[in-house]
Amino acid sequence: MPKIGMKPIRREALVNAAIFEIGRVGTLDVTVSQIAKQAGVSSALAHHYMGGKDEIFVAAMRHILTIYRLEIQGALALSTTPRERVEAIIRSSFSKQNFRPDIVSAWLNFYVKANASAPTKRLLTVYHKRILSNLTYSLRPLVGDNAPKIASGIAAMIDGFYLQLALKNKPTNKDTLVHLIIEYLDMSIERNAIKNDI
Amino acid sequence: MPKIGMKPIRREALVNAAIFEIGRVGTLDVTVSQIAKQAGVSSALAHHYMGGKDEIFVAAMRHILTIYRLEIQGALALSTTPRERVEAIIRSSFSKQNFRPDIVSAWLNFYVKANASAPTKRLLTVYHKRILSNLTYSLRPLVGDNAPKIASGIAAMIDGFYLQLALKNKPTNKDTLVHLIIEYLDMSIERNAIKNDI
Amino acid sequence: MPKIGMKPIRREALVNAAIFEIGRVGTLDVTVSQIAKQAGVSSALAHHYMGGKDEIFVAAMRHILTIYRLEIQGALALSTTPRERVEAIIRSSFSKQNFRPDIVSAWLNFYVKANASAPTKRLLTVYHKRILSNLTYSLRPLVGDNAPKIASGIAAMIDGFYLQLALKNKPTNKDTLVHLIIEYLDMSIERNAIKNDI
Amino acid sequence: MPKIGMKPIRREALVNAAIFEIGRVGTLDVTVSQIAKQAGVSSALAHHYMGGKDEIFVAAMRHILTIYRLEIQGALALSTTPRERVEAIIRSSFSKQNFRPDIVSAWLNFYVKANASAPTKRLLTVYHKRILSNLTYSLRPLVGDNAPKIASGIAAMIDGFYLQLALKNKPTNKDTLVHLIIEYLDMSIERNAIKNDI
DNA sequence: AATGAATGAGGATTCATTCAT
DNA sequence: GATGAATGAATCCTCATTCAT
Repeated sequence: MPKIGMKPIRREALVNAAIFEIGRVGTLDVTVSQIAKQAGVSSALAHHYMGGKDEIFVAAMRHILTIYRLEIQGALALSTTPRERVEAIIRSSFSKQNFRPDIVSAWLNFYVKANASAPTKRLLTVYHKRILSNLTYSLRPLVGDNAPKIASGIAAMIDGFYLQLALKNKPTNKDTLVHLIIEYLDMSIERNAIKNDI
Repeated sequence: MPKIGMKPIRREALVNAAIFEIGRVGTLDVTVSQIAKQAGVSSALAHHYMGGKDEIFVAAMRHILTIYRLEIQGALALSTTPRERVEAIIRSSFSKQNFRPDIVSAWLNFYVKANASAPTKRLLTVYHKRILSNLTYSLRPLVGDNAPKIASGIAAMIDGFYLQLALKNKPTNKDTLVHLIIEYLDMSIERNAIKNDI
Repeated sequence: MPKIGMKPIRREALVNAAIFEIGRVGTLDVTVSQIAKQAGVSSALAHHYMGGKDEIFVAAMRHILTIYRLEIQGALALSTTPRERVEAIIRSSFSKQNFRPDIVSAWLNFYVKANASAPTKRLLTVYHKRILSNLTYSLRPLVGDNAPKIASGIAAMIDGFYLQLALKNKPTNKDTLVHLIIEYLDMSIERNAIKNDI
Repeated sequence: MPKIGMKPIRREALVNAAIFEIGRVGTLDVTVSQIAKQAGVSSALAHHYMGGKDEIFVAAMRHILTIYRLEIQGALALSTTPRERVEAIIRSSFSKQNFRPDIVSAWLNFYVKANASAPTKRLLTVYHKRILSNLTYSLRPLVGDNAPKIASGIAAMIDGFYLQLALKNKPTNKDTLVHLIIEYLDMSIERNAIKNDI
């Protein structure tokens, strides 16, 4: 049984602390010291284990995306029909885990910052393509060749609601948002079905 | 001939420079010196006319919102039917002016930063409410009591596409996006119309 | 009748403004702009007429000393006996004019700053020597060879009270201070007279 | 052996450096960098340990006052009669420690600056009251109800001599000054004693 | 494994001063 | 005679990062 080093422990603590602090401040204007303190370690240690501020951010982004991915995968595993799969992706985006204010805040900050950070950009691009691909794949049996378009529309709605949430203080009802998107999905299926019939 | 004051000239130049620089860097991590240099003045002058970095940002945000508002107002003035009005708002959001990469980038950055800046938040909240109110008002004759919901969906799609655009380098075809949103609009009207019929 | 230029008018206004502002702030940390605004002119004009910030300060110091000197001269002119002359100097130091809070504040600031400003130092040294010389000259008939010592003591008391005044907010009763110094004078004369008798 | 913290060491060095630099320049127009360099550290470290420029100044003032207080306390401990106590206070004010040119310079600068700095003002007010209280208490057995007045006169003389010293380059003979003040004390006692006799 | 100590680099801001009009 | 316009030079302060222990 190999003795487990402190590295993974510290890294996890620091990543969580980073997300927490970004959520608290609402911005990426967070100092390494703040993050380290929140993680209960010295800033020197943060550098030691994470390499630097940018790496902390990338790790945090990666962490958020991983959570997201796992949650979607789990939901997909329980889905059988294409319709269920699409709904699973939508619902996962507003799951308890992904919907935490600090997660949303960090997410958006990284999203925007991606413009100026190559690694973050890569990460997000990969994630975005995967989501779109997942959506498109599941949508194709339902809407045929319109799948890419509608997948893009659903993704936009999800992102858009995230963005709006960052602006509001009052906790929004997730169900309302989910229903709205699913309505869009239903209408798209319906319209397409009709067209296909003809 | 009264000697014209430089203040408005400089302020405009600085605001434009700020937007340009934010777009160039992709982040609000822009120094006053960079903005000033881009505007062709010293950083001291930037402070003199703008008051400080935060004020520059707020002025830039205000500027963007004003452009937006004027463009929507202009488009609304040319619209007669409710349907046209809704479309006008959607199209305005992707007009040449509002769609400039640097504008979109600055916009998103401010959007996210609003979390940590009271004045920016106020500004955005006002703007957001106005758009929603406009949309809802025009939608009501078309979809009845579902107007708020659908307005919210349209707004989310607009914001979501903006967000996605920040991530892509390749120029996106605006028409595709506009069509997608209008399709959502059409489907919503259609479905609602059916319900009303019954 | 030569047309009088603006120079003396502006200079006087600026010097008064400088004293006022120093008194208001309590420190020499006053900007040229503040002084200029208080004088009702632009800061550029202040430089034009005064030459620079240091020159403004020197002129202000000179102004204060001139007021002081004139007041003492006037009081001395009305005095006939040595005793009266000494009292005149003491009283003049606490006259309405010299005792204005802003004057005292400016005075002390310059006094301390003299350490770092050659012109101010010269000015103060000259003034100080003159006061001491005046005091000593008038004291000699009263206390003989102890005149320099006692002159120095009286001067110290005057300066010391000024210093203390800068620290207090509540307006101090000048008479109390004057009496205290005159008491010192009286005792010195008395003691010396006795000694001389023997 | 616990690793000793650098904080107290650095703070002391910085406070001493501040006093030194103020004395050298003759003004509070000293940059943090100058002080830091004189202390042998970076300006960043100065901020780290002291908090900021104002805190440096307050700490320096506090340091000077502490030296002063301790010296007076020590001298008072060796005194038995009221007369000795008063003399002890006077002599302490001109002790080798308190009489260093840079100390005097810093002292005066703070004294004047107190007008514009609440913490400094508090500090000085407390100190001033203590000195006066000490003097008054010891004087009462000697001069009765005139104690407050005479205490105030002695304090003024001390402060006044300090002020004058800031203006002179040549080292002044402390003994002369001390004698002068003590003479004032003696005369006051004598006169009062006579009055009491009657 | 962990941290206190330390700093270089950089950024916002202020201000005396100059100049063209 | 007067000023708005403009800036270079400082200065305070912060922070990511390094290093010795």
